[in-house]
Amino acid sequence: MSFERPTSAGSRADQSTIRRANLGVVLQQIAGGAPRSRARVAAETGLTRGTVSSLVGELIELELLRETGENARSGRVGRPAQSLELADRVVAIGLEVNVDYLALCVEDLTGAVRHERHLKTDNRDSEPGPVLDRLADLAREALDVIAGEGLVPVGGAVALPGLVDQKSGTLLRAPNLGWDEIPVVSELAIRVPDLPILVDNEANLAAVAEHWQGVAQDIESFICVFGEVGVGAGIFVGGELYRGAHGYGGEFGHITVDPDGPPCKCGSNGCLETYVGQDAIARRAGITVGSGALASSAASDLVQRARAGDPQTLESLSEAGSCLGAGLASAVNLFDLEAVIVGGCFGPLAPWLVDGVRDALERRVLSAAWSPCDVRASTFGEGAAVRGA
Amino acid sequence: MSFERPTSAGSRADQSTIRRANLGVVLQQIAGGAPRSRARVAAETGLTRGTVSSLVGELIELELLRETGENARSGRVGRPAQSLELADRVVAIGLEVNVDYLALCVEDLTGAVRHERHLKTDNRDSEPGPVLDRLADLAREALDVIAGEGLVPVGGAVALPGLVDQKSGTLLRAPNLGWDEIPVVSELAIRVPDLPILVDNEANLAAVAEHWQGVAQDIESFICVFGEVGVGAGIFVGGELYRGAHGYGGEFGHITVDPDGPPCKCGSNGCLETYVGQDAIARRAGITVGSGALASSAASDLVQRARAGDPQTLESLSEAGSCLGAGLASAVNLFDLEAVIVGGCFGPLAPWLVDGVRDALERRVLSAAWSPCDVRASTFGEGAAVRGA
DNA sequence: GTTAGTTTGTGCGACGGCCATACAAAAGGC
DNA sequence: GCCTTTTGTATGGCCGTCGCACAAACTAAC
Repeated sequence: MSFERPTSAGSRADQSTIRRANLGVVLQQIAGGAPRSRARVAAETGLTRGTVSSLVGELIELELLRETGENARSGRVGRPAQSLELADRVVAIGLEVNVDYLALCVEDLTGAVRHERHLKTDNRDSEPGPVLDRLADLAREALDVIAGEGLVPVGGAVALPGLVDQKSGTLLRAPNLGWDEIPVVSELAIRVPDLPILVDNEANLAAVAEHWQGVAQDIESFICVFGEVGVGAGIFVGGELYRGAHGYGGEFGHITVDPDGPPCKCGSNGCLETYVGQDAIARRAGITVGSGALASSAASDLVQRARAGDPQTLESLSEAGSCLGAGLASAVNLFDLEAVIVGGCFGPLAPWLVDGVRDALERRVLSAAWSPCDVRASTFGEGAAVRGA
Repeated sequence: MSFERPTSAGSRADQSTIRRANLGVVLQQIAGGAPRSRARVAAETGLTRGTVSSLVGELIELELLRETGENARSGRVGRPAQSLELADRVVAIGLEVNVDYLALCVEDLTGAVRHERHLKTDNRDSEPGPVLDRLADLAREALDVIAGEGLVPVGGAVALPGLVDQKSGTLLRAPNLGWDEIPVVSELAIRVPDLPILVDNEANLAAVAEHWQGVAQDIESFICVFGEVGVGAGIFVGGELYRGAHGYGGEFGHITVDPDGPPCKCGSNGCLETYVGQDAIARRAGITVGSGALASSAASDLVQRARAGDPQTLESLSEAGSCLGAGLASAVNLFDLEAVIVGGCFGPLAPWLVDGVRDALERRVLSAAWSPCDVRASTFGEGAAVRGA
């Protein structure tokens, strides 16, 4: 006799639900590759040409779409089609706070980067306040640039290296930053009042970026591992980001690899992160990781040594690859995914990791029908994909 | 920005989409516990009373709902409400093929069992044909019973212990049966032409049963581990069964626990199944598992010895519990689930497994907001939940 | 007994959305 | 110049929900 939440499982459907859904379908259809005409969109979606026309009209009104003006005929005869493409006036701001840098980029709907900043600062033991001040400065500067070019900002998203609660907009826990319970959204709202802001896990946003304009455009279900000092993962299922019951899904770095393994910062032991985290790889390769040193130097050090053929480094990377592969195989067994994508600091190290990952996947994934796994670095450090709704 | 996406990409929305969705919402609302009135459903779903009335009318027409006739007033004053409950004329047939038995049960929408059969046969090395013959006999007998009671059968579902392809209706691989590529649906369609049939993994259906009428009625996201000789899992996310890209999701038994562990029948090594499978537990407890012996005896042996306090058995179960817990913790880290349910042959063994599982979950799951895990045996060996749409 | 008040369930018009059809527009082919 | 083909738009019809009003049924109070 317990009361259930009114909008728990299936929220009711409305006509506006249809409209939003179909607007999204049309937008996604046009976003997926080359410019299309209304008629082609209609044929591909199954909607009527009339309906598509109405939808497209609304999207043009909202400045999310535009006609190219060029009339390219698809067939041999007949009236030429008016090609549609994503408008480039609406832009979104992507922000990132990481251990050793802040980053910002402004993208329009086509994915073109209109503005970009990268600021190296060691945030490892900084107070959150000054860091967010600097981030807000970047955002305000970006807004000025946007206004100067006559663009329309619709919002921003902040990528954070830790456990994020989207609803309250707080960073719950970021062990590598030493931050706990930081209300990032409200803090930034004070500093930059004009900009609606979302927060999310960096790995989740990296996965979104890969799906939007990276190597995962053609697949609907994949896991994108994002390695920095910690290891996270964003998981796409059926073309959507998987979040889980509370939004904490994809905590890949803390799955158990060895129940008797070494202790992890999270309080457990034998976590994957203690084997394939940046620091762990470096340590095994014989690089001493100073607590004050910038972490990125460890990654570039590793790349240099691997290129030079240092045996200890190669050994460490090979081990990390097979270990990472074992963890990924577990994830693929559970999620039944099409592909695995390796990003973050694993990107530059990919050449030495991929083989181990592939081997492990082939051996350990049960389902026989196996699709190959692509590997590439995330095209940007962070990606904030904005979708009209 | 990241507003809800009502339908997955590519499928356009129609008015009938609304109708179906809302019919489902109403049905699910009424199915979730005690009988409700139209007005209460309206209040809980957010729909108008008029709309709910229309929807309920259609559902009654389809004989999926009925009025109790009893008018129970919810408030103190006012016109008493006409309670609605699920109709009991529409029934579904659940079937199960397992290593050492066949089973069948007929349930109506309320979950009441109207007919049940359990047939002990060793199918371990049998040819599929005769086994399916026997299963078909059970089904025909059940159809006769159903017809005799004036019920309406809408379909059947077969639970299979292996990798299942739902689209083609084939059992791709069942290592413990020694079956490969068995087109179960078409084979049964030949034997029982009148009954539309679905197939699914036994663990998936067990999870459905737990959500429908077991210990998982009040939670939307959980993993239900189903241990027999092999170990599988059905995963619910947001009130729906998680299937994955190809429908092979939840292969819990073959996630990697120790990259250097013992070989597994699947061709890999260090799989969870080699640690917490029924045979593995029995072997560690010092019970010799004959290949010809019925597997269920191993489970009951274990229970007896554990009750008697046999130290080697208790040791083995304790180890299995923590190992199972480590695997479950990985799954929960990835999926962000609310609870863990232990079923199958783990059900009777639960008293000795739970502590290890709980400890492991508490230590290894990262997200701080942790909800407790219930443990109980699956109420039936299999569950075929059918939903009107 | 009568009346007011409350809750439930249903009927009617309105609005919004998609579909089917028809129609104008813009080319190429003969 | 006319026909064919393809594109994009406009109009009526159908469907589904919403808002409102209204009858029904029962309690409480005078």
